[in-house]
Amino acid sequence: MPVENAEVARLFREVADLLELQGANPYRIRAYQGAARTVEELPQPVEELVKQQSLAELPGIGEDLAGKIQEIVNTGTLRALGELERKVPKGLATLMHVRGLGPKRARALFDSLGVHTLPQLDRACRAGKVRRLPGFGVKTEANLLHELEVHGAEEHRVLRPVAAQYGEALLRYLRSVEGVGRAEIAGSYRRCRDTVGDLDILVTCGRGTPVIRRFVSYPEVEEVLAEGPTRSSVRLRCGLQVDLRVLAEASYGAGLYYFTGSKAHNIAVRRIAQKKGLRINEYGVWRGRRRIAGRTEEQVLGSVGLPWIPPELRENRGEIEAARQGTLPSLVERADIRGDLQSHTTDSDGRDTLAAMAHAAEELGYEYLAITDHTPAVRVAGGLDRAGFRRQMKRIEQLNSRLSKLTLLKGAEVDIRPDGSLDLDDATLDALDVVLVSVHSAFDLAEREQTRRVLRALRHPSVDLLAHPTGRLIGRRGGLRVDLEQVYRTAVEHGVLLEVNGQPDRLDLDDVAAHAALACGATLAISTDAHATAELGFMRWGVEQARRGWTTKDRVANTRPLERLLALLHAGRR
DNA sequence: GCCGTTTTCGGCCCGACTGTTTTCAGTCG
Repeated sequence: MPVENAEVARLFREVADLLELQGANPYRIRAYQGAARTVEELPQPVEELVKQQSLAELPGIGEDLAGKIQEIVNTGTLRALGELERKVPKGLATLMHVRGLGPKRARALFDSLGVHTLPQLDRACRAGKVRRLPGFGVKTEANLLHELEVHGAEEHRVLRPVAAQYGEALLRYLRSVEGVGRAEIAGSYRRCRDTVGDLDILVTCGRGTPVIRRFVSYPEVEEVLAEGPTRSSVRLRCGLQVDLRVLAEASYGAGLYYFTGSKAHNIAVRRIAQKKGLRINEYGVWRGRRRIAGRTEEQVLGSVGLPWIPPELRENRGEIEAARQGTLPSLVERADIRGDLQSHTTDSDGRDTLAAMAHAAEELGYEYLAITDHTPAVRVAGGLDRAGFRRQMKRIEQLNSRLSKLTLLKGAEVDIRPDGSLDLDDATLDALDVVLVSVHSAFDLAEREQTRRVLRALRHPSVDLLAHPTGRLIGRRGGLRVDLEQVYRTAVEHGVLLEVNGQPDRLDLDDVAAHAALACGATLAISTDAHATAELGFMRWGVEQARRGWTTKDRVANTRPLERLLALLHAGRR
């Protein structure tokens, strides 16, 4: 049984939690947390690095952690973790993640009251025992009880468009407050992550502007978590936490940079600053007590000798090195996109008609839209058979003769059967302009079979594009067990495009995978998989995810004009 | 536990808010 990277990360995070509860060296704890993240974001299975003996080349992984990773891969467990678990009661780590508790207080609860589970904590609070502990009080006890009722210890992240809805509305509200200058959302939202845990909003305003008061009295606010002169946190009724920070104009760039993160990126850049005798905080870049930068992000990064780095890249995944060397990619933009290569109509499971989809695409200024309805095997989608596709092709031709700016491409999203064969006959495939293939069943095949299945489909001469390559659904289903590197290489070899699917719960390939695919030489297609006219707007999410994967315009097929796109598809079929 | 253009030892990013305290620890981001 192969050990997933996520499993290694999980075990390391457990070690970090337990070390924290023991009051261990904070930097040792951070080393485990950092290693967890590094392993989690590796584009290839960590097992491969174990075989190549190249683990210690990873940043933040030295001899010791490399050995522990090797142990996990070989045995599935980690002895050091077992030893820690004997010293710290299980469950205390869960307790530690309740808002308001940290390692110290969780530990105190256990040492004095024997509390090590959430129900025990609940009972102890209700019995008024917690308030008597040193460092606790009546208010802390009440807050804990409240936290347990509302949220427990689980972190919940929302999909990016959901965060966008609430965040953009709140921004409009804040901008309407008199005296407020700039207002922007920073944090992982600005970095365009696929999910958002909380929103960080920054504003500038004149002295005496009651922006914090107005913020906490926003109608959607359910609960005020903190309220100070420059900072406040609230929880909205939808459950989303929002932090507001008030900045002076002179430090706006520094604040924006600081609160955009990521944490790992910030730490790495501050380390560079430190070597230059500088200090970076949210108010600026400082040499001693003198502020040498802060008004703009360009100034802040410039002060440590770096060019501005797009927020999407700030994950400490090589962007700082690239910035130093002047090799940052020029990322693809929404405006570069000339058409959409996956869409559905009422002929299968779409909610809008062929004509409606065409007009909506024209409205967006597209040159082309591929109509790619499902094939029969996807029963829930009411897929078309060969006769159905023939009829649709005729209607597309008729529509094309009436459309002036847009060309509809005759396509299909062909189901890849479990044996790797395609769910549509070769003659029909040949007649189509663009053939997408994708997996909609048998998600649980073992890696060998799943890989064989997908590779067989990619080798079919008519296939142009692999749609939602991993099949993941954010928060609901992990990706297929498939050897992605082989998929990328085979796609390159056979001229098959790899999709970055813009559906907010797919975003598949994701950022890390897209980056890995590009490294293998792949060409991507960013498409929306729209099942209604409004979903053509999902292009925004797809482009963002591609940008997070370091994608440039020339590596995206649908930034090409129609003629060049068709040439590319045609070349791939040989 | 990691790491090296000050270092193989001694550093490791930084500040705000809360609630408990009478000057600060703990938590959070």
